[in-house]
Amino acid sequence: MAEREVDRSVSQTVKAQLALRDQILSGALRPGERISELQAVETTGASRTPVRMALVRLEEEGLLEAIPSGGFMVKAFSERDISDSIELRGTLEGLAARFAAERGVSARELEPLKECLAAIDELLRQVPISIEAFSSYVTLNARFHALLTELSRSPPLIRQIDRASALPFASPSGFVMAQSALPEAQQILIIGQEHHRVVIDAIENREGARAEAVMREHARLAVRNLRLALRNRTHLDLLPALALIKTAAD
Amino acid sequence: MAEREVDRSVSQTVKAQLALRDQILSGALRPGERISELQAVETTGASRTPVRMALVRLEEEGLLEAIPSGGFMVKAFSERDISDSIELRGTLEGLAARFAAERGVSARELEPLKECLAAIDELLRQVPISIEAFSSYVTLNARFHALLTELSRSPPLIRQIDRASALPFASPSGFVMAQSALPEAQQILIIGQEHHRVVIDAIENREGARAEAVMREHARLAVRNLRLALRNRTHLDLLPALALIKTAAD
DNA sequence: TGAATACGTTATGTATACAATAACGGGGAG
DNA sequence: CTCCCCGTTATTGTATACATAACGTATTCA
Repeated sequence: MAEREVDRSVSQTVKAQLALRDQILSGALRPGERISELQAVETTGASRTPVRMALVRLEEEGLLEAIPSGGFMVKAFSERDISDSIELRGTLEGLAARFAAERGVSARELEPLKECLAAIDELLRQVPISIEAFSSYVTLNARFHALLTELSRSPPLIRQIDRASALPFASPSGFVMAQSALPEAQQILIIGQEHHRVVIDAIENREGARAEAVMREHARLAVRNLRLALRNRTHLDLLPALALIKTAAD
Repeated sequence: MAEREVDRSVSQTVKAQLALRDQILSGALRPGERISELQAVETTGASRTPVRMALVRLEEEGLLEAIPSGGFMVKAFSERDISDSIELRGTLEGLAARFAAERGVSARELEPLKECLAAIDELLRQVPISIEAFSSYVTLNARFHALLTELSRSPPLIRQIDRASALPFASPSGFVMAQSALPEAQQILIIGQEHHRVVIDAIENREGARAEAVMREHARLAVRNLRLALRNRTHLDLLPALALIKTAAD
């Protein structure tokens, strides 16, 4: 293979990582399936060295699992794994909110959060919400959670929350998409927005315990909704957990 | 270099990872210092490919930081980073204790925990505690925390706790060693043991909130003690955080 | 007929060669 | 004297060749 198309705008390692992640999350690679390096080389266009780096990184992200005899396989998640991951993330975000409240946050730092809040309010005014508005909601919600995390000013915590969000179903967008499958979707979004409002208020008033409690409740709500969504499996196309859920056995 | 001493009992990647971690934690590589791959190849005896894999893994562990222009440097931690990491870990362990309590644990599963507890009781009966006994304590305490984590039966949570413990100062042994520098060390160990006792009791009685609360208090105690230990910098030889603390200029 | 072993094939682990880029230093010009 | 540009050097990023271990298959012997 003499001529190889090389995209020099990003490193081969990053390119391979993105391509492989796509394949996993799109379901092209099934949970439990072994990933062949050679095959990955062909589909990603990178050579074996960057592919291997990407595989190691994806393992650390939690999308892959090392096989003892060598190589990697796509990790499979049970429904409980997924709900635990969401609750875990909520617990971490709760700690972030507590840190923000206890350590104090200036009005200027809170401003972007409030803008997010207002923008979401605007979107939710539509009944029923349009597809485009819902898409904007997903983006704004993710932004809100990211900003909130930043407010903790704690690099170790921020790092850990990022790691916990690497699993698609545990990310803020994952929450929302899972919830969108439910008939009560709009009502759920409104309750979530109420949580957002409370956490900002708690941080402003330096009520650490209240800020933490509401974020945990926020996650528990998401867990309940995910369970519901998985029960009546309707409109689950958007659910990013789907491709990773253990199929049979276990 | 024709003849290279190759230890075939473990993979070169693992060997390099262990060797580099040692170098970092022993302080041979200073925080902020760039790690040269070539140099790492010489000191570890592995070739560049496994060295690079090890570097990626150590970055994910949190011991290294990627340099935007390429390569890795030893991560530097502030005192607050360290205390946050401990509190973070305590929060995670709190969640694990809650899961264990809420999901129920059989008497048989609790048995090893109780054995740990009894063994530590035995050690603490010595006043003052001997060096050997203290060393045993460190091991037993780490075992206790690991067993408790397992009781959650939540792979995602266990995984996250393991990651949070990768930083030496955030591991159970790290807690203890930091505390050992204080004059009130023995009293502190006794209080910690009381926490251990309470969490088992709470899990047995399926009191999730109480189990969670005591583990968080356990960590907060560790944070307070770490602060004290860092204030009066006496006998800090054992403190595994030392090699990683930012020196000057935050 | 079944099981066990040996062999061949395939995939991963490792090493190294090559390419590209970023850092550093020197020299020249303003 | 200082600043900028260019060339050199060192270091990382990438590709590939080679070694080794695992798996499957076929054949043979009990």
